[in-house]
Amino acid sequence: MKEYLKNIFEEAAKVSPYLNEKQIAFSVPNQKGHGDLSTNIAMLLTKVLKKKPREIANEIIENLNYDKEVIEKVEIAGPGFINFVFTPKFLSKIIIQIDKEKSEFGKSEKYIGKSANVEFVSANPTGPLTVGHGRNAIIGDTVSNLLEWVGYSVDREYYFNNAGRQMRVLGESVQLRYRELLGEEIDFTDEHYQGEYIKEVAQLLVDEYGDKLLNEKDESVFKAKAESEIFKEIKETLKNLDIEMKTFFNEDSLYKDKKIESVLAEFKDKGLSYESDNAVWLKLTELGNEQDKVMVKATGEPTYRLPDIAYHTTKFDRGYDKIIDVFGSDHNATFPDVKAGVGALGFDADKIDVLIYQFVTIIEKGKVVKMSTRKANYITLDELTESVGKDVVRYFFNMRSLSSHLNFDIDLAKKQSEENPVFYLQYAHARISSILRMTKEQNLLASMENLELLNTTAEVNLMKILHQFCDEVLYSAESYEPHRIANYLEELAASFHRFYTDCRILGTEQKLAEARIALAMATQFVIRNGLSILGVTAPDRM
RNA sequence: GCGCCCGUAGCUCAAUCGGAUAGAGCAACAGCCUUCUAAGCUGUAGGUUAGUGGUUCGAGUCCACUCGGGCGUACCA
Repeated sequence: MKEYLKNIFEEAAKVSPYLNEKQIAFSVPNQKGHGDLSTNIAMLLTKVLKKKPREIANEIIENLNYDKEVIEKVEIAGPGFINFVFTPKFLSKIIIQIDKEKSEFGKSEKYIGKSANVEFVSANPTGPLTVGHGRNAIIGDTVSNLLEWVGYSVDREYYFNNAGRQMRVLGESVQLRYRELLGEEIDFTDEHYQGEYIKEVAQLLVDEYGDKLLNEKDESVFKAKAESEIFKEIKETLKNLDIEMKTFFNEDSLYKDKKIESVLAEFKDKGLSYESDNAVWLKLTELGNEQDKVMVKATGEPTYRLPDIAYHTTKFDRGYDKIIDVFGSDHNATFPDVKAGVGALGFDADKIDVLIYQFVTIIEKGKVVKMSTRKANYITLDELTESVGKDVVRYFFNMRSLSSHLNFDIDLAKKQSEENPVFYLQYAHARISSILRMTKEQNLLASMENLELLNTTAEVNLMKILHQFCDEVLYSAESYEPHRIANYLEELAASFHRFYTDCRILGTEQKLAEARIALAMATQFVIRNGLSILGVTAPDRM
């Protein structure tokens, strides 16, 4: 629809050059009586032309050359909007297009040939993933899906470090539990990891080595075992949500490959670092940030900043066109440093897009649950997935904008799983499958021959919404807003359910029935395609 | 103190680049199944968009301030 309008406006601009003065945008009005597409161009031109908006609108319409077979009505409304109403016949062409493209419908080639790296989850292997990590995981994976839909080739990446203080404490915790299992008295403090999984790892070591590890001086054997076991579980948790990482990037490799060293040397060469109080500082103030920060501590250990910068340079080295980081709001202070750092090293920091999502407040039994991996106070992501199912988890985390501080009432999620909006969408899909089964039995098949018969309100509305899918996918991908897809699908499903109620197929005159089957099939493809972006299954029966 | 995010119906949340009468779901109430799945449809009710001021043809959206919440503000990650 937009393409058509763009073309006729381009033609009109040849006669009225002032139309090139402003960007002409067409949007879907939120009010039903305001046409199918609408533009505010006349209002934007008031300052340029020094005329009243409605006068300008009138003039624009007079110069507009359009086909009556395509556009039914053009009208000026309100303060000066120009509203376009399309003919049902034109709208119905979308069914033919969907039938042709099927599960490809909605994809765009706009970014074909481009590559993206999406880094998400990136939790250190100190314990199982919690519900808190769930939002990160789902956002990262769905944004990746969206980018793939608009042409990107996407690598999903998980960054971790197994060398820090947390991991040391983890190793010690396992070591203590190991000794405890072998009958020693231990001093297990609040600082150690309290979770049951620590004991399970210790038990594995007992099974494997017996008491041979009692003389181990440091915690490294225990840490290594804990890391591998926990990672096994994390991967399983992600798999249960249909998430598969391409790469697990260990911070350690940055040291082995001397990447850290070379970045440090480069900052020094560029005069961007200095020593003070035995620490090495990065001159972030010179790069436009608030204050200088420490890169290497007096102890000789780097802070997270240095490896983060080094890590991001490897993403550039690997040639990605787009680099995306998914972080919780607790990281919102760190990425400007990293961006400034890689920028100073000569990389185009604008290729990095940082997606900050707000934390989920977990509520259980009416109370806010503060999660802590160390204190073993958490609800694991696996528990959630098991109790409500993958589809509900994925849909729930996808249905709200990243910037919304959402509340997640665990009890409600379990109890109301039957009333979750995701079932509304899946039900629409299943209903269509059912229709197609029934009609097939009666040898009624979809036909594209008489689509102009689709002209009732319910049919026309449904076709209009089908028209919006491609734009919606593109916009959602470019703005990294998966929730728009969820909102769109709810609207589409609602429109279908109305069509289902108003427009019967069995028992209807054959040509109309065949056209309606075609519409139902088209709707089913779009629901299925949309759900697949979100990573939600589209059942044929419910 | 400073920085980022947020405050919209009883609850959970939408609202395209600043657009028209602020929309859904849940909960409440009243209807609709001898016919393709009632996990559905139709209708009613529910709002000073936290508050005050400003910018303009037009503000939930932009600016300033106030109130309230989340997260930061490390030689933790």
